[in-house]
Parts: sequence; structure tokens; C-alpha cells
Amino acid sequence: MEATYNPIAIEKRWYEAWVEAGVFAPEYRPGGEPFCIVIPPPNVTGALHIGHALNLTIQDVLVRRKRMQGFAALWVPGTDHAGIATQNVVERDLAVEGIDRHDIGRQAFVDQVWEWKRRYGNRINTQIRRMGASVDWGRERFTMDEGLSKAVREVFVRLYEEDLIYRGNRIINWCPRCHTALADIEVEYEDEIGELVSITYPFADGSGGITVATTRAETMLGDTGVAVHPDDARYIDSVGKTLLLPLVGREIPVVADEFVDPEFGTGAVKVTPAHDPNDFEMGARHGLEAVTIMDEGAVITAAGPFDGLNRFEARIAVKEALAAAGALETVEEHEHSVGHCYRCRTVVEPYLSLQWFVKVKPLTEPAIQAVKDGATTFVPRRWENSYFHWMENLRDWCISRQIWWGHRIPAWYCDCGAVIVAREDPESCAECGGAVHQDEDVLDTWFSSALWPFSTLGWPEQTADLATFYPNSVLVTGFDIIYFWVARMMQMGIHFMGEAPFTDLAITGLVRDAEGRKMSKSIGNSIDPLDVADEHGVDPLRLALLQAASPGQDVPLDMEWVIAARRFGNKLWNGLRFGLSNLDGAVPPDGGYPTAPEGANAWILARLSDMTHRFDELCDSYRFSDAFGLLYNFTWSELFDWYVEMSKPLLRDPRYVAETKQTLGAVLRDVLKLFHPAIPFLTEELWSELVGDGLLAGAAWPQPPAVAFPGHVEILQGLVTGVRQFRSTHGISPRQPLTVEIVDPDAVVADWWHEQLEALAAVTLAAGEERGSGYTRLMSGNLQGFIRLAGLIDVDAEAARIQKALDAHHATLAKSKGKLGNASFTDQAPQEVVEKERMKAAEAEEAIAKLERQLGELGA
RNA sequence: GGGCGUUUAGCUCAGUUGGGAGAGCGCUUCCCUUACAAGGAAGAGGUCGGCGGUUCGAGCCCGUCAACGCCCACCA
Repeated sequence: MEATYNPIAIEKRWYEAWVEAGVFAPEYRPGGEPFCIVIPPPNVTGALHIGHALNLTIQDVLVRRKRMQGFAALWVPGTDHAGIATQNVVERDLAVEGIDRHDIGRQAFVDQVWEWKRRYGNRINTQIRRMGASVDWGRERFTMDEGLSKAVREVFVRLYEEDLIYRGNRIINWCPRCHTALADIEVEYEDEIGELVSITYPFADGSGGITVATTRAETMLGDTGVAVHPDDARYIDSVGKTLLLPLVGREIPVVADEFVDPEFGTGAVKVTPAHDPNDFEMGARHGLEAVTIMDEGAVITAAGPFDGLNRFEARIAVKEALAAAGALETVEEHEHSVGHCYRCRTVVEPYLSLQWFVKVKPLTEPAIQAVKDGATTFVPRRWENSYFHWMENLRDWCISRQIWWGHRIPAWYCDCGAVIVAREDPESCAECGGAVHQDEDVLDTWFSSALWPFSTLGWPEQTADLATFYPNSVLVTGFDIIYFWVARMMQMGIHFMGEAPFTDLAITGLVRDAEGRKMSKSIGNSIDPLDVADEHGVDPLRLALLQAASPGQDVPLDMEWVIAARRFGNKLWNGLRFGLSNLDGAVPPDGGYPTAPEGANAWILARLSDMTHRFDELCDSYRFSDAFGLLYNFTWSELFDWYVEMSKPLLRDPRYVAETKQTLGAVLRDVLKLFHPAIPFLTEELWSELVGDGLLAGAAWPQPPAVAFPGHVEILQGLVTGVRQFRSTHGISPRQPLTVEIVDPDAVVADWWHEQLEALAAVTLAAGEERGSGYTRLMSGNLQGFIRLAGLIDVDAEAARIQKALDAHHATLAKSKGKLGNASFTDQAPQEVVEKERMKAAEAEEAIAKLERQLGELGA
């Protein structure tokens, strides 16, 4: 075995072995209770980023641990076709060759995308393997594979039949660059400094006019009315009158509508039904015409001098023309939020068009109830509020997209006006027998994602997997897609499966840099997990992420943490090396603990048992940071710093060697098991050295038996620490031999202590008596040790050392006495708390007496 | 405008029924002791954002203020 941990070499070794052994398939644990996670499907165009690394690590910890605990654990992998994103990527590739998708046509373009997917779509899977993710590749899915496409079609048709999907002419968010509608949630708003333009519209009868304000001056070309508040005294007489729209010359009415806020601007609003969602509704209320003035590229099409200008050019030209016409009042700076396409950042245009919608109200109510009832629990709980709030305020979901890559909407139209929505492609019109043509649009990518928890298990077929693994046990995902994805999976899962798709929803935070900043390419602070893997290894990255990951909190990550985790790996490596050089027999893979262990062996086994129980509790509540922090400290401090050192003399002692080997082997074995979900490669490698046969990934989770805690071992440790402190204070070399005379009222000193003290503190133990002048006193439990000072020390430094200990005890005593002197404390506090306080005070008093005497004698 | 979160050691953060302020990294001193110097030992460092309240007792509960961050909203 090498002397140094080399993560890169090890990490090449094990993944295929796990896959070949079938460990990742739930069939590996026949008869096990089911446990299922579906992966949040990454985009086929995607490359692994640090957020994936965190997410995959957490899921892998969950799944590997459950598998070791005997569950039939399934983690379903797969990718998302990512409609707009993927189409954009392929379009960009084609553009390099000077090809537009319309040049080659729909079928050829879609073929190109499939070709792209065949060539590059597996990249993300390779990266997921590199992370060590224990997914079952035999069950891999793609949102556009045959089965999932069938599920999408079934859902669409059924929702249509239930009147929960409809087609309508509405104002939707339009991306003029992607040339498609977007859902409300796909628009990202940002505050920007724009302008507020005030324009006066004259009355048709020439009696003055009304001044309105807008941030989008060009939309005035499509105005078909002006609205005021019905109670606004300023305009009460104007309602019903007719205005003459400048530049256009259209006659438009003044209407009264509650929507208008009299406090804002002039209290009069121009109404553009075809280019603003509020105006569309207002227009509908008052029977105003919707005049469309732009095309799908946001280029002006209204007849007139502005034709062919894009919306931003038109904005300037319209203002100039208004100024020339004397209708422009003021142009002021104005901060407002502007919507952008979440895929390409282009400013979104409200656009009137014919689209497909999902009626969400009937779907949201049960989805809210499932969380309220506790069928599904968010971790941490506070996300439930956001979830409720969002669900309660949802508007109908626009699901049609004017792109080519995706699930084509299964609707056919006939010239006779018939609309056919069907599971099978129709040959001809059911009404008139005429020719039909299919809807050109595809579905929102999130439509298929919403079905992921059951479509990946075979739905709509009633498969064995579906029966076994639905509902999924837990979903691990970032808070940023709760609305996009989680909320919709809840809706669809409950609607089609009758049951919420998950028991737990573990929400992860964002990975940030060491200063807590968001990772971004422009700041240059982003960490590429694959670079980290190549330089330091995947295991150190995983451990670093886990140690920083508190539930729902953002995760700060610095390369220093990864390096620290790697150092831990080296520590573990060398700890095992020590074990191997002393354990000349196989360690039993499961179970196998010494019966009736003593001394240090009992101590470490008791600590192991206690730690394992707490570790399990922490993991069960998704507190991985705490769980692995606990295990990490146990391993480094208690196991390696204390127990391994204490084991060395025991391994040389014929009386204890057998028991010590058993103990050391058992503890090292269990530590590897406990760490395996976090750092699978390293632990598997070490397991192969320590145990020999079988894969750790398929081993059983440890259940160390309870062991009575041997308190006297901590007294020994206290004495060792006391001696070390004494040496450190006085600059006495760790190697310089010392003799400690012991007074041992409880007879806790065992003969094996002598070797321990020699090894751990270079101390010879001697039976002694209460000493005063010329000695220093070490206290541990009821045990006292005396070291003769002659020629050893600087008296002042020793006085300072004792004084410091005294100060600490005095502070404790003062605090305790304060409490105990308070009648309301002794009366009202629980009896055990009071009793504890009394003992604390008594111990402090005793220690003070001894130390004070010592201090006096030191001066004398 | 509404909602949520954060504020604890130089840095990043734990601290879950209110009962002796913690970890990692960094820093100081000593030590190459036969698993590991990518190591070991000892140590310094905090009025737990401010104010007020409840309580025998508050980092933790309540109120309030402040700073920072995030989400939502039909800001013409």
C-alpha cells in the first residue's frame, strides 16, 4: 500500500465494478423495503456544474446508505430534452454554417437535434459517473424517449378530455428572439431605469385633452381607449367622450375602470389591449378593439411611417413624431421592472396569440392539501410557505411553444373547424372526413418534467416498478426550481396517481464561493467540479460539499475546504495502513465485535456505538453537515489521535493483543462503512485492503452494540493531557522522562496504564502520597498526580499556570453559587438541573482548595 | 407593495424541547514519537447585530429597530 492517498488513481477503479456487480439496481436487495429517488434530469445540453455536484452527492449519500441498510434502493437517472435550450444550441451550430432552421425545414431540423443528442447527449452521463453517483443505468430515461412521449400524450389527452386543457387567444409572454410563447414563470424580471413618457390625447371635439403616461411609447400606436378611475372627480365628465389618437388619428373612447390607480401619474391610462395583459382585460371589459401593431419579431407592422422598425427604434421615432405634433409633454427617468426571457435574456413582449393552456386551479388545490396534510414534507419546512403562496396565486399555465424540438401537441385541425385531440394520430377529420393537419407547436419542456416521478417508472403502463417505487421516497433539488418543477410534479402526480409523488422534499441551497458570493463566470469565482475532480479527486469534493451543506442553507465552498477534505482522506488512508500492519487476519465484513471489551477497547467501542446512533439520526433528518462533521471528528480525534495511540502498547501486550486487534478491526471497518456514502471510492479501496472479499458498496450498515462506558479511560486521558499541558507551559521537552506520583482513592489505575503513560506522555507512574511544597498537582477525576519540581521549572510560569486554573474554577464557582443562592432557581428549576449545579460547585470548591494550597507552597 | 432568510471567534458556518459558547480553516509555541510533517501536542481569540420584554435562567422565546441577501407582485 502506498504511503500517500492518491484519489485520482483510486477513482478510476471502482465505478465499473459496482455497475457490473449490479449493486446499483434495487434487485440487489431482493425483498428489501423500497426506497426511490428520481434524479432531477439535467438538460441534455448541460455540463456538470457545482450545483449538480452538491445535488448528486446528497442523493448518493441517501441512496447508498439506504442500500447498505437493506432497502431495495433505486435511483433513476435520465436527462431532459430542454426544448428551447437545446434548440438554441443546435440553431447556433447551424448558424455557423450559415443555415437557418427554416432553410432545412422542421423534419430535417429535428433530425439534426436528435443527431446532436446522439453525439453529445451522453456527456452529462459520463460526468455523473465520474461523480460516483450510484444510479441504476438500466433504468435510464429521456423525456423524449418512446415511453415518456407516450406518457406526455396520455396526460395531454386526458387533461383535454377533462376540460383542464384548452386553447385560447390570450396575451402571453413572447420572446421575439426565440419566437415562442413563454410561461409566466419563464420570465425573469429586473429593475431597470427606463422612461415615463407623458402624452396628451386631444378630445375629438377640440375641447382640450387627457394626458397619459407610458414606459413603452411605441405601444400608443395600438391604443384603443383611455381609462380613468370611476370615482376620479378630475375625469368624471370626460368618461364617455372621444379622444383622437395622435399620429394615428383613431377615435378612441374614455372609459371608467376600477383597475386605474388615481394616485399614479395623471390618473389616466392609455389602453393597448393587444400589447399589455392588464389592458387586454380592461379592453375586454369595455369592448375595446385589440389592435396588433407588431409581428413575432417585435417589428412594427401598423400601417404608416413606423413600419419595419423594431420596438426600440419605434420607441424613439414615435417620441420624435409626438414631439413634432406637439403631443409630447414630458420624458422622465423611471425605474420599473422589465421581463426577460429566461433562456436568452431578450426583453419579453406581451403578445396576443392563440395558445394552449392548462387550467391550474383544480390541480393546485389537492397539491396544496397534500403538503398541509403532511403527505409530503419540505425539508426545511419553511419552504412550504413559499409553495403555498405560489400555488394559491397561479394563473393558467401556457404550455404551447412555437419551436420544433419537443413533444408536438397532439391536436389536429380540419378546415371544417373540427379539433381532434387523440391518443392515436388521426387519418382524417372525424366530423367531415376531410384532411387534417397537426398543430405546429410543441409542449413546454416542464410539461414532460412534471410527469417524471411516475413516467420514468413506466406510467401509463401499470408496471411493477410503478407499483413498487411510487410514491418516490424523497426528491432532492434546488429551491430555484420549486415552482418550475416541484409544484408541477405535485399537481400532476396527485392528479394522475392519486397520491403525492414524494414523501420528503429536500431543498438544497446554492453553492457559493468562500466569501459567500454567487458563483458566476463574470466574477471568475466559479468552481468547475470536473476540474476539482481532476486535481483533488471526487471524494474530497463530495466530502467538502457535505460538510458545508446545512439543510436549505446556501453552501459556501472554497478550494481550501476540498484540500482539507483530501487531507482527511490521507489521514484515513494512513489510519488504515496502521491497521493493516497490525491486523494479520481478515476482518469480518459484517457484525463481529469483541465480547466484553476492556479499557481503551471498551472506550472506543462505546464511543463508536454512541456516535453511530447520533450519526444515523442526523442522516435521517438530512443534516449531513452535522452527521459527517460528527463522524469526521470521531475518526480523527477519538479514533486516530486517542485510540490508535492507546492501541499501540496494547498490541504489544499478550494479555490484550487479541481483543485489541478485534476492536481495531471492527472500528476501522465500521468507520469505512459509515463514510462510504460520502466518499465511496476511497472507502471501497480501503475496504478491499482491509476486508478482502466483497464490495463495500454492497455491505451491510453497521450496528455496533452498546458498550458500558468506561469512565476511568477518560481519567487516564485527563492525566495525559495534564502532563502535556505542564510540559508545554514550562517548555519541557515531550521526550524528557518525568515521574508522576499517584494518589488514587477510587483505585482506577490499571496496570496497563503504565505503558500508556509511558507512550502517550513519557511518564513513569509511581504510587505516591499527598504532596505539597516542591510538587505540582495534576487532577483528573478523583485521581491526583504529583510531579516533583526541583530543577524542572520556572516558578513564575508554574504560578501562572496554577493561577489560570484557579481563575477558571473560581469563575465556575461564582456562577454556581449565584444560582444556588437564588431561591427561585432552587425552587423552580428542575431538580436534576439544581443537583447538577450543586455538584459543579462542590467540585470547583475542592479543586480551588487544592490549587490554592499548592500556589502557597510554590511561593514558600 | 407582500413574503422569506441571514446577522455567533480573523474567515466560512454549526448550535431543534431555554439550564456549563462550538467546529473547520487561519494564527502562536513546541515536537521529524516506528500509520500519517498533507502529521502530533499545547494555546490565543467571542459584550452570540442594537434596544426592550417574558423567565429563577435567553445565542435560543416575544416585540422593535438596523444591515445584508433572496423570492413573489397586473410599478401604466
